[in-house]
Amino acid sequence: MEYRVVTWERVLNSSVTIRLDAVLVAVTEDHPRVLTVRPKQRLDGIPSGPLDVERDKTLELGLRRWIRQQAGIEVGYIEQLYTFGDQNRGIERTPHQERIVSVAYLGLGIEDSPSIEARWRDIYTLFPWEDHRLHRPPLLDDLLVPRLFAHMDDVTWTDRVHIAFGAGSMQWDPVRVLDRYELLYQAGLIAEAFHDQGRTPPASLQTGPAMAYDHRRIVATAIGRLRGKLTYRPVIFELLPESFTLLTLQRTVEALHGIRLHKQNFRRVIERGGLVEGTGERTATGGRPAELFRFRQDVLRERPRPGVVFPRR
Amino acid sequence: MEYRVVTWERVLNSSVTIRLDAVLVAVTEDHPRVLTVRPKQRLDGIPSGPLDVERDKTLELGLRRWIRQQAGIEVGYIEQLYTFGDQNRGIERTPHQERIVSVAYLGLGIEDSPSIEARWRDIYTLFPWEDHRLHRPPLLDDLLVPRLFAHMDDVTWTDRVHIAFGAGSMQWDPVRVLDRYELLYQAGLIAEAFHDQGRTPPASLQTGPAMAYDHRRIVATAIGRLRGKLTYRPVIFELLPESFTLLTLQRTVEALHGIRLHKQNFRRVIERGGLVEGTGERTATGGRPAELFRFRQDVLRERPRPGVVFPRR
DNA sequence: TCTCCTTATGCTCACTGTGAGCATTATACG
DNA sequence: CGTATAATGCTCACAGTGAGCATAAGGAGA
Repeated sequence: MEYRVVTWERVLNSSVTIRLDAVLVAVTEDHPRVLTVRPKQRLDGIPSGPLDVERDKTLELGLRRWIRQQAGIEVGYIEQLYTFGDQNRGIERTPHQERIVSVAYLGLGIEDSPSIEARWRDIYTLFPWEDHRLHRPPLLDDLLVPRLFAHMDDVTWTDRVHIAFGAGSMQWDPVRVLDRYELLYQAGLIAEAFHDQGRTPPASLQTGPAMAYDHRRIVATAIGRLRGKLTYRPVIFELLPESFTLLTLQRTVEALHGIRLHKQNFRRVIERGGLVEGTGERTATGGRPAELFRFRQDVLRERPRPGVVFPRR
Repeated sequence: MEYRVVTWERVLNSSVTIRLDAVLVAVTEDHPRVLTVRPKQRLDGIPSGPLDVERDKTLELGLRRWIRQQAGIEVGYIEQLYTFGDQNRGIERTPHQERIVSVAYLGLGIEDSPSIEARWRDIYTLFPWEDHRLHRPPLLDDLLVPRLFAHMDDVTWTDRVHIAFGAGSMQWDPVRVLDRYELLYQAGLIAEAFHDQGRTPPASLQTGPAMAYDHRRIVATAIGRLRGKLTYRPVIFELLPESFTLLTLQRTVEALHGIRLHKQNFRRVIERGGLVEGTGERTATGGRPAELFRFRQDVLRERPRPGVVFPRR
């Protein structure tokens, strides 16, 4: 840390501290995971640290530095997610501290053993209402949706709940992760909503453990963005090894979207879409051996928006 | 401006100045426009100013404040676009000035007479290679693409040019506005590329006038984002009056995408998609009177991603 | 009033993509 | 040699889409 002698310092009131936050996602054995760190006995958070104005030439380089320092891993794919700059974001500041603006990034990779302070956490532990692979979580209609409706009787609110949670005639839309988190937060059904008011959340909440600051909101933003992006960019392959079976590919997509897909149709779309090419090799597991595939780079030269399926229902 | 007495100031080297940039888009008589301001005799830029840490509760409110101050208008729809934080962004700073991080936003509205310092500029004057409504601009294949190829003979580079500019077997993809701008910039075909090196751009460049700083890059980002978003969110209606004919709607979409659409099919998609509802009224212009339509809010409750068409070719 | 011009609207047809299933084929394991 | 477990092939119905042809309804002028 650097100190400097100043006598009259002109205090620009546009001066803030930039923080860089990283939502790192991996999928291991059908479990989507996010990397968390726990500095100083606090709640789990995502890797995060201030921009080093002198050394970090770009925000992304600064972010990679923090990820290296806090989790001891290197990430390949990184994209900018969103910049959070609201004054009130559940970040307690001492009076003379600068205002904080956080630039959040989404990173994708294969799970790697991180340093001791970091760990991979299951995304659906943090968002139990998001996993619809087996079935729509009973939690939703038994507890959350009724409580959401009870929270407010306004038409706009009711509409928003319907749309976000696929209630009534609306379909469940995997992409609306942030909408759902926000509504639950506003209805006081998320632990952070209590923390932010200095209160203790009741044990009856079944909406997953709190994360530090607004990190769970940032993760929600990331998951929503990722689910959307899968449909028009071949980012899924950032989460897979060099070669993989089509079932592995499918399970990875399903894990992220939180829904099940029709196997044969999935294969058809992937193969006919030219997203993959066979390696000739095949696996020897469970039943009939499966062919191993690899991502086909050429697809980028053929189709404008290559991605994996997004079923309507 | 505020001054404060300090003796030993701990200089956090994560302290930056946040700037808020606004790309405001409107479509008037089939011309997509962006609002520019020209402070202090410099080049045209977009509305922009520092975050007021004390007063601006959120970044968006700060942005609206600057738009009001610099252009004298109020904007309805605003969404965050991207945060630009690279150290080298063509923003000259005096040695003791803080590093600048710009959070850019995209705003949509109907053209309104702005204050005297501001004016609406045609987007295709700034990006002459982007308007394919009449035909693919000859500029592209006569001048730009050959020069791009001449600039570097690397496979990766050639591929990028093909993909971005729809050369060879690739289709023109309206969304890749930023890719194209970046490639042209890197190949030294954009006036800003010269300015950033302290040189004067040759008059032979036909790639539109320079804007201040990296504002043209930010506008490019905005146009690309907007073109993409049109396909899955009904944002087009932010650019239209309460009621409109289907042809006006189509022309507005075409103006933004920079391509022509098949009229009957466009109508079919819009109407059958439930995006609009007739008002019963009809216009009396040119030929047969057209029915006036309005945006149908209910579509949000019916379809997960309602947007206007995006033709493959 | 009739004709031409212009834009709105209707409708058809071929083809592609997608949702759902049924059927068949390889291997591993008892 | 069965049986369980996956992988693969294939079909069918139907919804969307790209392209056009055809018709309708006003205004402007001859």
